[in-house]
Amino acid sequence: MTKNKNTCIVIVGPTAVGKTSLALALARHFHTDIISADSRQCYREISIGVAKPTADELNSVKHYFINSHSIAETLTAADFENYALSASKEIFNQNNIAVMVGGTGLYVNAFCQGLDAIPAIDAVIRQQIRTGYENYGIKWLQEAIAKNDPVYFSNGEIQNPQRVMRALEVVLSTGNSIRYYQQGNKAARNFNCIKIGLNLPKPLLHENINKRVDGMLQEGLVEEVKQVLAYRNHNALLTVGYKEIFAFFDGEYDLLTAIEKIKINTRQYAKRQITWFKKDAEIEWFNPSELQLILKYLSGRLVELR
RNA sequence: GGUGCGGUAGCUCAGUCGGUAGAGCAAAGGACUGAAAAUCCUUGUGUCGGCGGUUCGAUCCCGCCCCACACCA
Repeated sequence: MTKNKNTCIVIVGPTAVGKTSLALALARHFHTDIISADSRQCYREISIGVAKPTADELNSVKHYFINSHSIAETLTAADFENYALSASKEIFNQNNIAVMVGGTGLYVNAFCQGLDAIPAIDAVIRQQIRTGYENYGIKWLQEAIAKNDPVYFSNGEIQNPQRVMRALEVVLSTGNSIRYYQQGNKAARNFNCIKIGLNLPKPLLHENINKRVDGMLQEGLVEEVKQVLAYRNHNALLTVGYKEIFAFFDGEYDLLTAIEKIKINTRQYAKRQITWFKKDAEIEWFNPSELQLILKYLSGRLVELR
């Protein structure tokens, strides 16, 4: 393994486990900046429902990918990869250590090991596929992919409309199967990643989630959602905490039900995050209260990497 | 007190013209390479309110009781 001068400490784990405060503590300890790897905290119009760090916290430590974009924009994992790479470059100009924190596993992977390069997709083709799916459903997608990309049809997630649409737009736009591009190659990085996983026993995590959601309501979640109502169809707002309040505005159910659904959907989200991170063997797991242990582990790893 | 309608999976309910039952949601597990807080896959035994009766056999029919709701007194 080649030795790099620079290292990014990457903090991952389920929502509401305590990642933000560990990130702040580590950033202060190493006198460095934080890159968020959270697919929703980057939007400046939404704060309460995505549990952004407080204004004080944001002022005390420099954060990248927080309040950096608008909900009107459509971001992708590849956009994040580019953004985070340039942010880390900036940080490494001043410091050997950077801190990344976030619960979006795909983004963390995009940063640490890269995504396979796939050519840009023709916007017309993309739109035709979406329209086709909206009008004719998953069956139509499956027939189209069977005809145009038999390889994906035989080994892809054929029930998952998002994946099939992606595979379809790639063949139709490039003439090659998406599998032709998806080699799973790890990109060479000129920095190291040390991954710290945070987790809690399930009952405790659920308690944190419930308290956090109740807190969001007290801070004015409903008002925040009202203010972005006009953007409800944007991807950025297809988000736990927002979609349920939209439904409440629509009269689908009352506020108490909406709150209960937010809690349930957040728990399910946390579970998916844990499932994702569990299989990453590079992650060293800790309880969020174990700051001293974490620092000890980090100093050991940092010596190793020198 | 009377009448009516109910009591089936953690929740909401369907169903069995008598052969011990199934959906949605929840829950559990999993997947994941440009929507990822998204999207998708797998997993359903529960004294069918209680006690009796009829029957080869009752969750289903009959009787009594308990509970909930509605209406009448």
